[in-house]
Amino acid sequence: MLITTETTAKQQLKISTELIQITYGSHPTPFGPALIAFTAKGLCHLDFFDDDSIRALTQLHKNWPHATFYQDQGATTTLTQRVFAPPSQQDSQSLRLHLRGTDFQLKVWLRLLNIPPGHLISYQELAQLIDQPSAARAVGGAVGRNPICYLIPCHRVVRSDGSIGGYRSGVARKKALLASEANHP
DNA sequence: CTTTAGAAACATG
DNA sequence: CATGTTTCTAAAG
Repeated sequence: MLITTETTAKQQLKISTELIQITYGSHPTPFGPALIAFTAKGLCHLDFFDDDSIRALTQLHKNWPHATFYQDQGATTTLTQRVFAPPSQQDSQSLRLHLRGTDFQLKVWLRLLNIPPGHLISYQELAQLIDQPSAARAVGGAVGRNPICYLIPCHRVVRSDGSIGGYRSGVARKKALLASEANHP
């Protein structure tokens, strides 16, 4: 998986995105409807929603404040199928991701990509993995802003005490995701 | 319009 | 209640 990252740390923030074009669409997935979007450099957004796709779309605009947006259902259909293809026919090798966030967020998200299916980790353990053992809560914040649900497996992060913890688009969906990978790990 | 300071908000422990 | 980071708001340059 090829990953392009972009930091929002400095003033480059605006300059770097003002010419970016984003194509998006919403599609049904095994875990409910999702908004999916990509730039020229790769998949940049994947978010489940229930009823109001507006909220999801608003979030997309927030993450890429100076981009221009085009809705194109046809263009995102294939991408969605690829992402949610059964493990047997995964070609995620060639999948490209385009991530944008603060340095801290990028660290958290990238580390999360290495957590294998079926494996659970606590917010604290994740904090330790990025060498900031006392930043468990900050990690919670970063995980909660994961721009690419499912692919960046934020659903595998749970509380230290064993309880499920939160999920931005519904704890029920978090459980469904975990149950699904418990079946075919 | 841009910068700054401070408070409030968080998918925690 | 402390933690680290981010976002929001208001005020000022």
